[in-house]
Amino acid sequence: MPSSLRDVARKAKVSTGTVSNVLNRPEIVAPETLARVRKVIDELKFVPNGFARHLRSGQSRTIGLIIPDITNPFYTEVARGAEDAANKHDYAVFLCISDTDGAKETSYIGVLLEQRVRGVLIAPTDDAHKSVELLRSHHVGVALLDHKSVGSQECSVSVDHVRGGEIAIQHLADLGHKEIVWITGSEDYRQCVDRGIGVANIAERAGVELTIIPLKILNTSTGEEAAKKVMALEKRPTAIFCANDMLAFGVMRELLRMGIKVPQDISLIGYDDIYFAPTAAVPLSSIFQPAYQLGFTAAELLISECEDTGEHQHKQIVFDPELVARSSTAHVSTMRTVRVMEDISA
Amino acid sequence: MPSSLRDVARKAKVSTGTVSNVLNRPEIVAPETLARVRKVIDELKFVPNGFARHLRSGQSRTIGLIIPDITNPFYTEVARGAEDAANKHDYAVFLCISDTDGAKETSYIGVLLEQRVRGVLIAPTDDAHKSVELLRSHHVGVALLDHKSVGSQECSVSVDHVRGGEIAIQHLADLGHKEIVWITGSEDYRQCVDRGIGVANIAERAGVELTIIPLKILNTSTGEEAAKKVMALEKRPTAIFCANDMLAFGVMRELLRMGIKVPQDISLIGYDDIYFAPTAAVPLSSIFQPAYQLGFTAAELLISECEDTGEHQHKQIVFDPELVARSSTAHVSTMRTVRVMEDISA
DNA sequence: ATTATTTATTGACACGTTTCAATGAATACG
DNA sequence: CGTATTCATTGAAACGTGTCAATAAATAAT
Repeated sequence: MPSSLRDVARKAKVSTGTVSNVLNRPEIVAPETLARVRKVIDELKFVPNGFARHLRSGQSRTIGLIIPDITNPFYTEVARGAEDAANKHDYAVFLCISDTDGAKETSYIGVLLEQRVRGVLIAPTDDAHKSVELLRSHHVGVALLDHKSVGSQECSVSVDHVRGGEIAIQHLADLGHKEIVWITGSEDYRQCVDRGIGVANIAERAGVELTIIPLKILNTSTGEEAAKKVMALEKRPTAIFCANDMLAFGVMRELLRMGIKVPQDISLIGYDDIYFAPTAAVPLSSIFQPAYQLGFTAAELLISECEDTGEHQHKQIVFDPELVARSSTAHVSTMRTVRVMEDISA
Repeated sequence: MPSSLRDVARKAKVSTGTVSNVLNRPEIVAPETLARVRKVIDELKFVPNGFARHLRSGQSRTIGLIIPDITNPFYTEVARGAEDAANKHDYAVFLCISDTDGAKETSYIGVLLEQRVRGVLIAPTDDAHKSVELLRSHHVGVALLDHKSVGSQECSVSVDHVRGGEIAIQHLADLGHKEIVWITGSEDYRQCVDRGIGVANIAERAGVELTIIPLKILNTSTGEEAAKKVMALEKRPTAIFCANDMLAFGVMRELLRMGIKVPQDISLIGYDDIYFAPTAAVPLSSIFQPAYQLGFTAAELLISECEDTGEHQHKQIVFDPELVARSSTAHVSTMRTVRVMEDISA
């Protein structure tokens, strides 16, 4: 139904080659011809067909963005950064939400391969290696999001998760906490495992007694469940570190519901420093990650890889996490010694 | 570089037509041939080229999603719903963030037209009519998000904004508030204008004295600015109604910073009932809109329009908003009569 | 055994572009 | 004036698929 380049050529009484030149190399077309063809293009509301164009050139101007959960503001920021960078370079972005599901991730990769995306920006859920391998074997550009590449076979932009884990526990240790619960993701989550290493490092050095609660999925609902588990422990901890802020929000919500005060009864620190952390019921201490930068930089690297015809140097960029201390963490000396379960009404 | 259907045909010693049949109508291919071709497809890691496929058929399996701001959890939910529905029907989604910028919106539409998307899901920023017209003139399916279509020339899924405005003010009026500030978007925002109509309806009927503060952009930053304006008014209102929750979050943050207590000094109600509303410093009263449903339903309608060869009935679906009363709104009788500006330290 | 019917496969063409060697027209040079 | 040289334009081929009329082979009906 839409008019084609041939229609334009016919009406402007030129060849298709000339119309193509008007679109792609206007400087080599004679001024009068240029004007005439452009007029016809407007009249016919001609928009070149991207399929045909890229079919011929063998290259598209699209990239895929695979993230586990758009509902988490951390990934929202990442997506925004990636989209901005792509837009800047005239790339269109396919949004793929993997739902932390390996199978869905693989299925999305299939879709993206069919669409012949130039590259894929991926925050892998479980087995990063498999997805990257799959994409690589099809000669599609890859950049890892929030996941450091091991073999330097691809670009990656991440945050030093080990360091982040260390910072968080160090902060709690500095506040005098010796019994800490670490609520984290399963072993498949590279990020969580890394943070766990940092956690263990400092915990050992500072003589902290650590209890680990692993979860399959990290969101507010699972956070609420985890909070119940924490309160059911024999020995109640004085602080909780959550692998992300969504989790921490869930934990906080459930604790408050149970009448446990933060930080008077228990200190709580999250991870990501999402947009809503400062506005929480109790302003949430957290570990800041530059989410927007992460997405933006990764997209820039990916596009540079895609466009660079020569040798592209795979870069591994690692940002530093930062502690953002707010009201949800406090020194043990300020804790209530008598635990009043009756003041739920408050 | 990737292998083509022709490569497969050659290696499997069949014609290209047969390979095509294996892909699209396997039931008409002889079992042995089917197996042989499929084996070769696996060996060659053949993935059909979407461009060529759709160039031939003249139809893609992609849709565009244009939203003003992915950072706002309301739109995040909408996006998630839309993506789920698209995924269910094997459609890929182009993510376009218009940044509440009409020019950017138009530019994105150009990109989508080039990509020959089958349809576009759009939450228009200013002039819905222009964008819809542009898309319609190119015979692309359109469904309006959170925006009721006037001429029933297209599908739309929205929420009754007039009703939402009414509900909010009615709630405040029921709590005895007579001096209310309504912080809203500019006249370009259809949604805000509609809510404003509802606001005015009830305000007049209930004898409420209304002050309107219009803003260009609605987010937490502009909310903070607005809060300052409110406090600079000659007569301090007893309640504030914000056109969305992000705005309300900003207002709340600034009020608390200034030592104004919510709801003891001033009641506050938002709109959208985003995920974080209940977890806010003061759990935020809000008007719930079914964001996920909005996105999901709109995508379903759009795809049905795209696939239906015959007569497609354009539907205008209107959801009902719901009041969610939390702690940020309270009866005037519970307000502090003495306004203590000194207790900022608290 | 011949004809009709079903089943499986073929191969050329079309989709809408870009590219590029070839052509023709116009201008510059000796 | 004849020959290079530049400038604009042409038209056909190619990109990788889907479609469809045509063909070949196998089976059923007479």
